[in-house]
Amino acid sequence: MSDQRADRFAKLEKLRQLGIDPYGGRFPGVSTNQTIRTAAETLDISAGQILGPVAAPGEPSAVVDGRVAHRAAGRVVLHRDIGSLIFITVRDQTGDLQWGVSRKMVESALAVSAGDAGEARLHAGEAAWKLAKLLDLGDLVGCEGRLGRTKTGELTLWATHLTLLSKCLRPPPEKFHGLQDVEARYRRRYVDLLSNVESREVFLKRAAIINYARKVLHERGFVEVDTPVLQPIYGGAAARPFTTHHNALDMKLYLRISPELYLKRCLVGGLERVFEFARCFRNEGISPRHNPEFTMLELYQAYGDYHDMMEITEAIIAGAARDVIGSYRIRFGEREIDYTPPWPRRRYGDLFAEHAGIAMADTAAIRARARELYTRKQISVDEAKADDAVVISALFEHYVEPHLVNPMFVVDYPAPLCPLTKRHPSEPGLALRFEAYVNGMEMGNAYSELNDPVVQQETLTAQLRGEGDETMAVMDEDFVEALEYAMPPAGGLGIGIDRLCMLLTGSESIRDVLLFPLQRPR
RNA sequence: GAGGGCGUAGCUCAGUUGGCAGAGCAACGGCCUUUUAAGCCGUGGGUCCUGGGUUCGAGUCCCAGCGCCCUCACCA
Repeated sequence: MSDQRADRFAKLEKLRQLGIDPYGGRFPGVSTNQTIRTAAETLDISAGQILGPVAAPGEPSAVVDGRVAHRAAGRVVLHRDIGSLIFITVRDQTGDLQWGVSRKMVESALAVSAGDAGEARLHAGEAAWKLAKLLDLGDLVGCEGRLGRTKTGELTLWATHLTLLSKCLRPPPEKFHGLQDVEARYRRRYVDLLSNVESREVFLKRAAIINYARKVLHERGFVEVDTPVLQPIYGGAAARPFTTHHNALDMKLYLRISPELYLKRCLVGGLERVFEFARCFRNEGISPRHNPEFTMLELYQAYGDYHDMMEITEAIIAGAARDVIGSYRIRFGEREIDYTPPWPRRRYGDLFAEHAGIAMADTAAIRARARELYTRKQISVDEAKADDAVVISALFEHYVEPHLVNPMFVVDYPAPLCPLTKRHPSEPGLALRFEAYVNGMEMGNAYSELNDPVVQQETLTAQLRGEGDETMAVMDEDFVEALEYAMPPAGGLGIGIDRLCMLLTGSESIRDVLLFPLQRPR
């Protein structure tokens, strides 16, 4: 055991001998630091002043009718002991607040009668003073006190009563730099969260972004559903799945790679506007933009098409930028990205011609260029082994994607890339699909959904033939049968929530927006 | 899977040409009633990621392994 940990265990005993329970209990009536700060703004507290009189201990705190006693709680992040006066900076979820503990003040405070069983006991007098002296960085503490300001004007809660809510037995990271080691931040996220305010902010923003998207969808009449994560047949994307096994049924199961085929069954059943925040799993490489499990928002709107999906995409992403982050313009790395809607719509073929310098119909020239790039190892697709659409897609990634920095809808994809999409009515080689690109990254993917069961059967069969190895999906006969009961024409959309959170929080790695990213065991 | 980088005190980091393992914060003891990463005096704290090797001598050089990060590959 480290010396510091041993010291803290020794303090546990010392506290118990003083009659202080190191693990507290219920502590009702706590105001957040944010609430206290806001309340203080409406009070005219001058430097050096401490407000009074003290409210009856145990009453819920709030500034009402001039009453100024507050209960606060949080983690000790700074502890400055000046002899008979101690300043403690206490952090809660909403921010930091300075507490002041004056020996004279706590020792003259009246003792509090014990509350309910299970309620943390507020200490006054000598016990409170000794507790304040013994506090360690990282301890969770509660207090009741009076608002004031120090000589330098710092808002301070002057404690009359103190309680220890939970003793911290390990030293927290350095108070100024926090936890910097990337591996430690991922493996022990709790330490990262408690010491790095910026990290906590990222996850609070993530929650706000998801709430915002949910609100947009509820306003449009969408219903949130939950579909299976464990699937006997996987589909809806081209990716390698994780496999597992159900013992009682003695059955092989897959963790879903996409919720798509189940959400479409919902459409058939008359759930006309559905969405799901779907945790998906893909057994593939890990990178700053790929995690084995990730969250996809997927939604379907009956009687709509991909144009409706563009409007929703803008509403969610640009709206979250504006309402959660506070601006349509957000820095990401060296760049500033402008989310102001409406975003430009550009045809896939036009972008291809513009950046690759070849018409999409000029198959010979495309193959020649692909061969050249493959030889120079600039693309990974061997044109000799790939069909036209795959080669075009590889060139598109190489030439076009890096230019798509500000949000853009790329529309009308080559049909062979989109087996679940309706064909363009006047150009059968194209599909009614868009992808939303931001910062060269694919952020959203939407279709006018294919609802012709016969065509669907054909395209899925073709896809089965096309792929050889384990990425090959098994034909989902039940899905095609569902389409035969008539699925409404619909727009469908998928948005990568983790990537959206990366962009809006300025996080350059997906692991920085995942609380507990996968790590090999140590 | 390939290449590159990193791994030193609880944390943040130095460590020169291979020559006694360092600082700040944190901890411990002492002083201090208005601090702001408080300050001052004093003290303790190391599997230098692991295992081999070279050398009189390895944190440092070599080999192997483990973990993390980045690039590439993979990847709707």
